[in-house]
Amino acid sequence: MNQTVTPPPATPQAASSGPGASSPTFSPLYQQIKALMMQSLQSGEWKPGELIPSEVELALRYKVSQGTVRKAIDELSADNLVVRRQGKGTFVATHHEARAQFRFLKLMPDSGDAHQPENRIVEVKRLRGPAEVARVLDIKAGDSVVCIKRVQFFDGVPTIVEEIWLPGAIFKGLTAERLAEYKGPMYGLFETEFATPMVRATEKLKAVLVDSSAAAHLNIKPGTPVLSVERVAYTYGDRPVELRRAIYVTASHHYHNELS
Amino acid sequence: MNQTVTPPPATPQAASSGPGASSPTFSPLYQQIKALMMQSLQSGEWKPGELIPSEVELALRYKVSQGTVRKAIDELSADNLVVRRQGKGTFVATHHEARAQFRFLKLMPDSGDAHQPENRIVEVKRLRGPAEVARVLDIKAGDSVVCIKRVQFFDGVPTIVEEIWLPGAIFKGLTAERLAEYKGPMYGLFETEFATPMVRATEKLKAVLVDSSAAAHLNIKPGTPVLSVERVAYTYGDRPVELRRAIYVTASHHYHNELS
DNA sequence: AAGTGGTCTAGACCACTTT
DNA sequence: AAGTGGTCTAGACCACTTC
Repeated sequence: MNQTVTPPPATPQAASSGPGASSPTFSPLYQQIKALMMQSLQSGEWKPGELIPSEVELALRYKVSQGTVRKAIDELSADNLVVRRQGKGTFVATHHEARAQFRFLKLMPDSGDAHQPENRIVEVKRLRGPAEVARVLDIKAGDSVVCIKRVQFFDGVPTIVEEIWLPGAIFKGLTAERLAEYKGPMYGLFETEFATPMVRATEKLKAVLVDSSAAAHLNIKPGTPVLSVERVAYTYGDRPVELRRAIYVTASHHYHNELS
Repeated sequence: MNQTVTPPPATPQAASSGPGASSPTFSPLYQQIKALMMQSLQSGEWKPGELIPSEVELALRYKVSQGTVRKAIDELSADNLVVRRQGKGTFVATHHEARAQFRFLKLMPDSGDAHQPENRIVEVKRLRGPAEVARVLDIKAGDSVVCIKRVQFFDGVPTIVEEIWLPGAIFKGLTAERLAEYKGPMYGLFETEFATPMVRATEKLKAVLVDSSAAAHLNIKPGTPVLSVERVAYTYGDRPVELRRAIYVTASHHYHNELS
């Protein structure tokens, strides 16, 4: 007699009768709840920044105990998909706060605190995706992609050049003007305008010598050693939605990492 | 009427009577339990690899409910201090398994899987700590420190050179022979022979040009761009116990990082 | 005062491992 | 069968925020 929770306004099996679980396609109740809640996030029922229903409401909706809902939310919170605020409620995570910037940008000044970097969009173009980019973004080679080239300034000094590749199908109305006028982290724009929040990312770092093009943008001598950072970012459902190739100048900054 | 748990064989206040907590020096009960358990880890009462008492035993010992002990262990587990094994028990985390190697070593081959790297100890010396090293290790300048220089080989190719600085007071009997004869991750040796498990670490990465000394050890041309990795590792109580300055060759390897 | 998340308990049963 | 961690419930009270 397994417990299986079915979509929101439907009927779960043997919820209030007995605890535990077993048999076909077993998974703990709280995992099922978590999956349902992730659907609500993915479908846009609950949007970034919004308040989600309270724990008691959710317990009623899913016909489980509050403790089970709590455990589901605990995991969503650990995954950075939601944020709890005591006394207020649980909110869908966003990238709008200035501090959220540094969740994915790990470049820090060697001394002192990190100020908010400034951006300059160099160009935005739409083209048919090169095979390699398409492979990473999990789309067909030749499908439309958006390519953004920009420079980031730390305290007025050009420090990062990057090329950002996005699937054209998702980022339809994305233009240079739209990017230029938007204030705050780029990922903030992505989640509000294109309904695709970045949930996690992987990076590959190498030390290389700058090429002449990047050197010109960064105002450094060709042949300077720089950090090459290739990032792949994912949304809900672990779908890759961004490939970013960046060059970081590490003369007076460093890539900071916490291991645990 | 706050709940305060006192050391193991002592008497807590108002434990089985009422839940909740408040008033002077407030902290949740499970946090107090966690702190007590960390003392047991730190003091060596529970050594790496060993089985710790079961949840029910701990609940009796601390005079709290099993659920409260569980929550304390949940956090210790999340902090990688302890590992749960269903049906068997909870064990103190170790660095002995080969796979544990890559918790702190994030260098991966560009293609294919990571084999176990081989080490060659170049030299081990004891000296009076340079001011900068002493500052990082939180000891007095001039105090004894151990400096280990070694090269790591990936598939026979020299890929990492590093200088490892350790407080002499803790690593008393550490010799080149001891290091050379030890099999497995160096951190495994540290925790079994010197009772100092590495719990977390921070790293600062920069792209630099190899100096001639490192180039010779790595068998690459002077002036090649390489990754400079400076690591500070911490034991229980966030005490720094290692400063490691490494050079990674990233021609056919990369530093892999997961952001979330 | 009412609502929200956070803590704590007590008891039940399940899944896994060992004896 | 016995012991361990893992899940689930129901109910109580606490801490924080808002009305």
